[in-house]
Amino acid sequence: MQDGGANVKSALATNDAADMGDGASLKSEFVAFKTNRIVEAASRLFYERGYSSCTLDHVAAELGVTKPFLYSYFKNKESILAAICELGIREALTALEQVMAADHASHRDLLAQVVAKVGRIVIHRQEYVVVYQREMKHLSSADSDRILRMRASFDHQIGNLIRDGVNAGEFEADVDPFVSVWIGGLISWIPTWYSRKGQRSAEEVIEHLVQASLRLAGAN
Amino acid sequence: MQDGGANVKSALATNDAADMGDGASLKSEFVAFKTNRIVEAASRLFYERGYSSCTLDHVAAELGVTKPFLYSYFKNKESILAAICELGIREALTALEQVMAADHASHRDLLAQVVAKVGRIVIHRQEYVVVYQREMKHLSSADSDRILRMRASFDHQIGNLIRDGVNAGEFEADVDPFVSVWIGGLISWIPTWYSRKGQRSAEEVIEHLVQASLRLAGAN
DNA sequence: AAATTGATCTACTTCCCAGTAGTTTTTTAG
DNA sequence: CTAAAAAACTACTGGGAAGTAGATCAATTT
Repeated sequence: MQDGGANVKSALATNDAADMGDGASLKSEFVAFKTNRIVEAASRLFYERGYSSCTLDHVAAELGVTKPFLYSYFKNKESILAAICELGIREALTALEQVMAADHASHRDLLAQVVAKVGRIVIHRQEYVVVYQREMKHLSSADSDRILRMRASFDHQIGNLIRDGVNAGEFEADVDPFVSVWIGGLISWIPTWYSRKGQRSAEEVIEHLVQASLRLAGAN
Repeated sequence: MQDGGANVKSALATNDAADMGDGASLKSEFVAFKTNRIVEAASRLFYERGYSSCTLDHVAAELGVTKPFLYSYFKNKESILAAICELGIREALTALEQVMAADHASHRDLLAQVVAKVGRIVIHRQEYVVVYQREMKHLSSADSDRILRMRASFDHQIGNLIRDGVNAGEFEADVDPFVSVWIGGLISWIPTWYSRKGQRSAEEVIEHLVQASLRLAGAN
């Protein structure tokens, strides 16, 4: 971890004023920081090479450490994958719930905001989302159940949002709550074609995504 | 290949009237048949376990044969993957071109037909499509280039179709040809959530897909 | 400064799997 | 029915990767 020390310092710099001489919390922050770095590197490499073809030696090399280092922060390879999958979906779910809880002018507006916010996360966490979609089947059933429940909650809430909008007369009456599946599809599809180096900016894509979602919901 | 013999007979039964004593063509049909069976079994297993985690011994066992059997029909593991990827995309591309070549009442109608036809293929060949999406990165660059070219042609033709429809005034003027990407997304997303055992029938899903695509194109 | 503790590394073991060499079985032809 | 050819199999090699045991190094304490 050649530059790891420097990064640790800067990453923790914002917090050290709050440090009350209790070494335990500082230490757990160090652990969290390293855990994070492992997840980041692993998600990039799992994304590029696929989970099964990516070795832990690759991940370790990417971080400038060795394999046993990883094993002192994760039980095994699968638990790194679980961390990646969970992080992506948890962030999206949190965003959804934040938007849902806040005030909103209309169901149409609510849908637009949710889709835009989740879309931004999906673009930002591209690698996480793709790895999640591709590699879920390699999770243990405990991890897989937990993560699937989060995903189901997400879909369910979008479905409710559509239904409420239809009932409120804001979306076309012939729209099935099933369109939530299609909207989920639009969102999930982004990371497979969007490239940070491509012609379209992230915000441009989000704009199109929101338009497309509103069209699907019959809210134009 | 316990039941292989029986299947060979029935599969070729429709053809043997056309057999003109030339053993060579019969033999090549046998080869094609076995090649097909390998691709089918492999696509199912690659779909369930992932390409890298699925061994050729698994594939062989599924067919009731041994690994060297596979190597007399395919050069290596990667070429089986290439066959799977190519089959799915080629079928979709052929369907697209058929519909495009035929008469059609309107661009709206043409779009509906293309989407329905390709959607049916995607549902029918679920495993192929998912394996293609997930495992493309494991192809050699020769295979990958060839298949990407087919895919690009597909997207390009859908884009043209949208543009023509907009120019003809059948789709809303503010629709960007970019929606072809979203429509492609809807189609590609199906196999990740559609289940043959689920509540929705394939034709029901196709119906929804066509509706959604027309909405995206602003053709309602 | 010496000793203790904790973090990380070196150097394995063990298993698995793609691909192959050479043998056996089955089919075809004479 | 026998010999040649084709098809499929048995049994292996070689390399690679997950996970581990024990050594080394650095920090902290006394």
